[in-house]
Amino acid sequence: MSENYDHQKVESKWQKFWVDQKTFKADDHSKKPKHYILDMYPYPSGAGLHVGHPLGYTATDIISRKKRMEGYEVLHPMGWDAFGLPAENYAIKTQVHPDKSTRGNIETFRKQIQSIGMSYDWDREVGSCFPDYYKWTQWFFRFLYKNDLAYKKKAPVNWCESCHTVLANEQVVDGACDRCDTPVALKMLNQWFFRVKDFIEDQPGVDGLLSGLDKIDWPNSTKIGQRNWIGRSEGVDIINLKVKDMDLSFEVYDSVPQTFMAQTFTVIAPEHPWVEEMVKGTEREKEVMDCVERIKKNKASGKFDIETDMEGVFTGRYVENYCGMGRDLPIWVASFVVMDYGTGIVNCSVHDDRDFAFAKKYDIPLHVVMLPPDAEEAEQVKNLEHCYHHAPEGIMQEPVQFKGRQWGEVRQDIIDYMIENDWATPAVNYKLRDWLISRQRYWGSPIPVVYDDQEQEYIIPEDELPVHLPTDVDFVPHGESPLAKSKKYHDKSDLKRIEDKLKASGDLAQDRTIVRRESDTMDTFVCSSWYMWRFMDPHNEKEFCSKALANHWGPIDLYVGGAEHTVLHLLYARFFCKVLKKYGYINYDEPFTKLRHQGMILGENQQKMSKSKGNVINPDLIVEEYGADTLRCYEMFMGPFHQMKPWSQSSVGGIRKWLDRVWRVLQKPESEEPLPKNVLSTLHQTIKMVGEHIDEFKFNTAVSQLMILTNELTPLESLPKAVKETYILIFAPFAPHLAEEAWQQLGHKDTITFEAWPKYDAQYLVQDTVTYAVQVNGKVRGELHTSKDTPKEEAISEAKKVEKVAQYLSEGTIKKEIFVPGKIIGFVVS
RNA sequence: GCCCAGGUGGCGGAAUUGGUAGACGCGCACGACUCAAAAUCGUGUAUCGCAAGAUGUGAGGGUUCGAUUCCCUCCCUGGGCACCA
Repeated sequence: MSENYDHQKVESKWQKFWVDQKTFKADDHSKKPKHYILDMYPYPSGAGLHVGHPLGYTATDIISRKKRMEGYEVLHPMGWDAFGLPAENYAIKTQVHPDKSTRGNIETFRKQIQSIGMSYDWDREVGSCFPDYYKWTQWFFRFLYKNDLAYKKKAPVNWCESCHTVLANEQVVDGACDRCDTPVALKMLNQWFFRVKDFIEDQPGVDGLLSGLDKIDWPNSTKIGQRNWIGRSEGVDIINLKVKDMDLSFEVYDSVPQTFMAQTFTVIAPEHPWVEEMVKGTEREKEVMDCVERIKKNKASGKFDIETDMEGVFTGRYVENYCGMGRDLPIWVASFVVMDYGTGIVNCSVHDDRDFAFAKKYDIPLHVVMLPPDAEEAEQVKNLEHCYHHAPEGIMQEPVQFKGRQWGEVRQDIIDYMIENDWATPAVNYKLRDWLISRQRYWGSPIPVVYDDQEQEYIIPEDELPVHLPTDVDFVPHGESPLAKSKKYHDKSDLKRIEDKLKASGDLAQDRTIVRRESDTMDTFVCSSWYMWRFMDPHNEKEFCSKALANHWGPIDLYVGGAEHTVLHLLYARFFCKVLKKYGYINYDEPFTKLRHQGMILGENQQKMSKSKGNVINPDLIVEEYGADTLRCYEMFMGPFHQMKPWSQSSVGGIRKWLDRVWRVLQKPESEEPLPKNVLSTLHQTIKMVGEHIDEFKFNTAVSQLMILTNELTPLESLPKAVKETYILIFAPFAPHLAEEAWQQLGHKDTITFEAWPKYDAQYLVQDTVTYAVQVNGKVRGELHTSKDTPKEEAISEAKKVEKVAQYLSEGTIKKEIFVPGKIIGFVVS
């Protein structure tokens, strides 16, 4: 039958048309208002596209297509997050070079994405593993280095003794190597860091990573996730502390200063350099250092557990006359102290669970300064039977001038009191650490740094970029970065040329020699922190992106991707944006104005899709059997966009049946006969709702509204052409192939892409008659059909006559009448 | 432990200034068409009950004429963080 919809023929026809015509090319010089819609660029894995990718891509595609119809110049690009561990691990296993496997994977991904009819501007495709891209990743490193935002420092890395390799955090599973299960050790190496912490708080002209969150349209949970990750904490530094009989003075951070009088001992991190200094030559030296070693080893094992492995040792030293109270506090080494938070030294009290447990274990004296209001419980606390933790209703006992007040309200007054006495100053601390970007790995962007014969580092000149990733590299791990052994990478004449340039610029002393390059590569998150700017100006050979285009297209109006990037990628990209704003490259300090996450798609058995579980759905097969439009509409219809939801193959078939029905409806003969009133009303209702639901990311209900319209059009003998057109237009973002074909069938020559989005007419939305639910004492007892214009009094008196209602009303007297226009008439009877 | 998100038919889900719970789809059942099947079209489908009616949105309480929706207590599921003083 000619009526049948041949999805393979139609879809390949239009996909070719769009690519040939460059339909979705974004014009840098358009007069239309711009709209930049971005998907998180995918890692082109060997497994190919999985069914989760099209979920996010279809959503942004629908919005992109609607925005074009609404008259926007839409920038909607796609590229590849192409550096990373899987390609390298694959190379170790198979000896296939990552460059080769990655290029192949990219081909596959592009073909697959095109087969779903995504409206990307393919002229802007970028890949982070290509030299014309990573040249600018290196440029960013240089830029940060020049502005003192990149620095080198000794830091621990995850080390697998059995594989002789450094592991990325993602490769450490439950404290062990994910390949051989060997417990991961911590090894100290010189590593590069970016100063992310510098941008936590506001700077002149740049909102910080914290306050910037207030002005962007992001899911609240993501904002909260970032705030928690940054972990801002306000409190005091207790100052002027001195180690008795030593020339060491220090301060400790305290975020709960209310109970400072309770503090009876001090703990220091095992890694703290003072530990050795404090015990050197004393009788406790051996015991303390043995304990320190034990703790370090324990921590490095990756199996450290706070409950069972809490350990410590007395150093023999004291804090002298703590806060002028005449008390010396014993200083202990304790396993639970975090070295790089605050000063790595902490005061402890009875009013903290962990401190209490430690003191109990080692029999350290405690001092209670706050009691629960309940007398019996207070007695237990006094007897140190359990820890009385910070509680708002706790009654303060000390300092005496605060006796009787509640812990919950006394905080600021105690802080003021401590400051007046010169015991403390206000202080802020963060959990966030600077970003460690060094990776002892091959498949990443080289770090553009060289070293001289004295191991002094030099950033290489800009005209030496890119530093090419060499191919003569042995992937089998031997315990150092793969690049270290590459001859090509450390080519003598290259190094000499750089040396000459550095000497010419005065950066390198004449008597030094450049001997090697930095052989670590950059974390792939560095590549993905700036790719959104490359899409704005992808072929620029002079800059990562021209200032004009960065300000024209940016910031990104809509960004869509998985919630697993809540902290890392999204925080780093914000950091890059803020740096660019600070140094005048762009005029905005938040890269993503609006952000949405897609939910994970589970297998039919409600479990995460995985090869081993055999529940993986291959999108290619869906496209082949049912068509790209079916895949798109099905994924949108599955459920709320952000929610996790299981696949259902029979529902996919249902969507295909619906599209067939739509096609048949569009084949109905044309007529000038106007639509029946109720169908006309549904048509306009649908225009309204589909538009609104797309804007609100409620794609599932948008699809169901389109289905409702289909259901009402199905029984009609014929349709006016204008109705068909409207129907196709609101349908087009969801099922663009079918829409283009039907549009052409109606005699249109051009793509539907730039046709105007239909407007609804409010006069058709309102039905002439309304149905009131009539309630008696809150229960529905009948219905009243009446004109929408029936006045309140008349409607109520009509309602009283409704059969069942009259019966219930007769059982008492009416106390109250409720009238909600168009919806409810209610009576309260008693 | 802390922080998020969620809990509605056989299944996915719908319903927001509190106003007829279960839209739409899947599945299932029956019917039409057919020699037959597929496809298509139509009807029905929360639970108990012959019916009238009653019950029902994780559990229990509260506010209200009326609660999936607001408040309190608790349970369960998924995700994130986890020694940050």
